Amino acid sequence: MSEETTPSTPPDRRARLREQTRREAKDIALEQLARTGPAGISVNAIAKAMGMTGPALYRYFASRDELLTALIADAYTGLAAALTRAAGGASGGATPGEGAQSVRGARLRGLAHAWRGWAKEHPERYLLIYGTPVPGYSAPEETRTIAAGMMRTTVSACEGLDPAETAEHRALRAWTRLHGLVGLEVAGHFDGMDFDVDQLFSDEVESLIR
Amino acid sequence: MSEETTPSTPPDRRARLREQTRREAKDIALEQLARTGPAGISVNAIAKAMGMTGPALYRYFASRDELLTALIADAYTGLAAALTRAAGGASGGATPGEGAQSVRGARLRGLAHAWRGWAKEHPERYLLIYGTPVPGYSAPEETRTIAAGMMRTTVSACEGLDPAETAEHRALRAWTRLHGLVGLEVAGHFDGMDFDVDQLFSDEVESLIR
DNA sequence: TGTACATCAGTGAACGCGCGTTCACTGATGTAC
DNA sequence: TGTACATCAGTGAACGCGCGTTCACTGATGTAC
Repeated sequence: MSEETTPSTPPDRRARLREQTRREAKDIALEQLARTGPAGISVNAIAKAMGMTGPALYRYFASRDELLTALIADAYTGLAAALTRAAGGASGGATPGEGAQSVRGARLRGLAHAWRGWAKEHPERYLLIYGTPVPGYSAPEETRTIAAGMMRTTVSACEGLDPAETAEHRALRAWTRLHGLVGLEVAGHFDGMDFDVDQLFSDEVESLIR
Repeated sequence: MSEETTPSTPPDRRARLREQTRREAKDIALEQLARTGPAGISVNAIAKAMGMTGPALYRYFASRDELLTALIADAYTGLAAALTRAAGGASGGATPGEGAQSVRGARLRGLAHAWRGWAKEHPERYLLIYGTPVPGYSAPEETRTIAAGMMRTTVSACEGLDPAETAEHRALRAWTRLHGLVGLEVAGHFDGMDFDVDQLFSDEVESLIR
């Protein structure tokens, strides 16, 4: 309803509207994704949901594939941002005034909970990254770069935890353990099972710190 | 080329042929799955690959959905069988004549390596179970039963490992840790990364025994 | 062993559908003078 | 401020395609007497 950004600068108004439309299309695609799976994403259906005709979307995405690629790249960006936010701040802020003991592993702990939090907030995005790979789809360079960045963030959050193990090695274990639990949870494999997922997750996180 | 089973008993010959054709259809479906993902599985394409027309397959499966269900059920059965085989035999057989120390955790170790082995042998089947859930697909009772059985096998393989932790709890951790590594590996997330996956896996397995 | 009938496997034509994508076109929005 | 032109957003018709599924039918295989 309201114009958030300065409406007085006309030069890039069109560009801004374009970006808005792209965003809207991707958001609707994500809803579709959640409802019908990756293969159910349809250019025509997205356009229809936006109140336009199918071909119109080709002003914004060269093809269905490009749309999918954008979706995947966005997912990576989103998760990476969540991790950076969590791992960056946790060493200093959050719960101050506690002893040095509680600070130990705080960054990894923060990263871990951010990981799970993001995944539960955006299950379809998480599965877009870590679920069944899309057909003949090889990750574009961009996502590889972001994935490498996430790994660095994790490694850095693991530094100084255990002199007997390299941070790299521990980060790998963190990655696999986090995904193990979160991947199963997000895919619904815990549904109907009678145990405390939060507790199990916390235990696993602590197992990585101790 | 050769008839394996007794060709002299005519009563269930048709039934046997039927089962053979179903098998062949499912095998081809699995190839399709590997090549194009779950959504790419097409009744017509399968029939064509078998040298028959599309409608013919409806003699063997009531619908595409039933075919998919059969595929999923088979995958569960296959993994469950591999686990049972491994966890059942490992406590007594395999490498005899070694000390009691090496026997400790042998069943869980066997189960773990069987898990990964099966997954790497049948990546598309593994992802059918543990990858992105198919659209509006809720697991039929049969698969829930098999899944519960796998859990029991795992729990039993965890018994007596640590008096301070219930076997159920340890089995859950085993499940999530195994899947974490195997799921990422099978989906190709380790491709191009420079580390020893076998080593990491062994480390994780030992972390569950120790 | 031969005949009559029932069951089953597979074909080919046809259905309606939604898909991705192209193309020529209309109207609105922005730019230059 | 007004006019002339270029750019862009969106439409509607059309394309070829492969899909799941049905239906009436043919021919082969098995069963009963």
